[in-house]
Amino acid sequence: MEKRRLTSRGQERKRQLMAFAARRFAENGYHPTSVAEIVSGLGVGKGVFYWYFSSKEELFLEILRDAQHDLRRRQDDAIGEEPDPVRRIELGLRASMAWFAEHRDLVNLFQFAAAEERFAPALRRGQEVAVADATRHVKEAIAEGRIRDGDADATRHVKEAIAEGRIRDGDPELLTHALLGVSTYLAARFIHERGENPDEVAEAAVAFCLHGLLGR
Amino acid sequence: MEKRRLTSRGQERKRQLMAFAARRFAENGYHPTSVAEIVSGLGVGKGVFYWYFSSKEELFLEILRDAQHDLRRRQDDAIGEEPDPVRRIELGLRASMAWFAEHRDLVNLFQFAAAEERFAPALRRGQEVAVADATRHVKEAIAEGRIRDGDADATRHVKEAIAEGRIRDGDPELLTHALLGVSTYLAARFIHERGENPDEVAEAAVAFCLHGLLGR
DNA sequence: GTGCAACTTGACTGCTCGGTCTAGTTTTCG
DNA sequence: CGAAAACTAGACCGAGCAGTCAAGTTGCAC
Repeated sequence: MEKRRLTSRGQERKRQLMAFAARRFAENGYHPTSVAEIVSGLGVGKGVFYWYFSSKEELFLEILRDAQHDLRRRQDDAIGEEPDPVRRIELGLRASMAWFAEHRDLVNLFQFAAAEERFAPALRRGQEVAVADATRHVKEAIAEGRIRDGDADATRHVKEAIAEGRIRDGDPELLTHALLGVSTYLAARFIHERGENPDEVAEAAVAFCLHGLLGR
Repeated sequence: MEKRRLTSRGQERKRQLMAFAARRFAENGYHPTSVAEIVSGLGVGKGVFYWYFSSKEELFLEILRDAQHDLRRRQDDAIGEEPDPVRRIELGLRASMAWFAEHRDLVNLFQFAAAEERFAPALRRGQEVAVADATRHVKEAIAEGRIRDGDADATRHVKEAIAEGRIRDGDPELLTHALLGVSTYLAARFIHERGENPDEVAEAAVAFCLHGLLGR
């Protein structure tokens, strides 16, 4: 992976290629979108593409990296110096939903990457740090006694499960992934698919994640 | 879409093709897996493929339909005649997680189909009935006062949102999709990726969906 | 202005793809 | 049996693919 020196003009070209390709990949799929289509869509020759990227796959990976980096930055900015871990989780959730709303194409690329064995490892590697961070907040909330540790008034069935040790109740990493599942799913269905108000959906997501179906 | 009469031998061949293709699609991706690879993997000629399917795309759609039908049957069987709507939700969730655990390849295909514009509509159409069903249980639970309607002791932030009418708290369909997000995500990460015990993960998923992070 | 690195072009290559088609073989059934 | 229907093989086709390359052009440093 040799580095090239790019002039500012070159950097602009690269950004153009990545932005256009991301849109086409999302609309049309990664495989069905050819390099020829990407370059002709920008009105440039094929040589341009292979000047900036060594392969179509590398282009995709670079788009992925950039997107993950941008999302993470947004989350960090939103959380800031907030001392309350539960509130940090909420802020991160809202920031993610807002980012999802603004970057429909990139969310679609995440989804594709997760499904394709070839790209899944790269996706996971990029998410690891963010997940670890969120998990830290969850752990802290548990330590402060803000998150149930399994002794609360659960349904009979859940109580039995805890009693029998069949459940690692309050496993921080599992909870983090549950948050991820709720936010990505709700963003896809309600914000992207139906065009609903991102703030409203975020509100509902936060409420569900904090209180579940049964509320209190 | 003409129908063909198939002998029992023909039906067996068709099943073979679908099963093998599903595995290859999941392992290798839909586009990168060629028809030639599928037939040679089964040691048959290309004519066999196009005798049973009019195109590669139709094969995929048929696999999708079958999988959705099978999952739905599993959910219905699990729910049975259970009168308690909350318990019905729980049973459906558990049944889904068990099915996900057993059909990793098909779950991957769902994920791919969701990401590809070309297949997403078919996926959605198949899910509609199941979602409508689950939503019915949620509605019933709300009607029985089992599910929060927003007056409960939410966090300050959520309370404000409700007061300002910014949140359709307890929207049944949104809650259904939140359940879907949690179950598919946790299955992918913990059961498929890390090989954890499906029952344990299901237990944790149920607990999260019913009580959220804060439990109480 | 000279020279070199950054950038651009688009024809071209070798290959693989989804799908067709013809010439069969096997099964079913009257 | 005989004929029709179900099934199979695999050579073949035109299209389109990712990636290469030789021949430029542009812009900046000196």
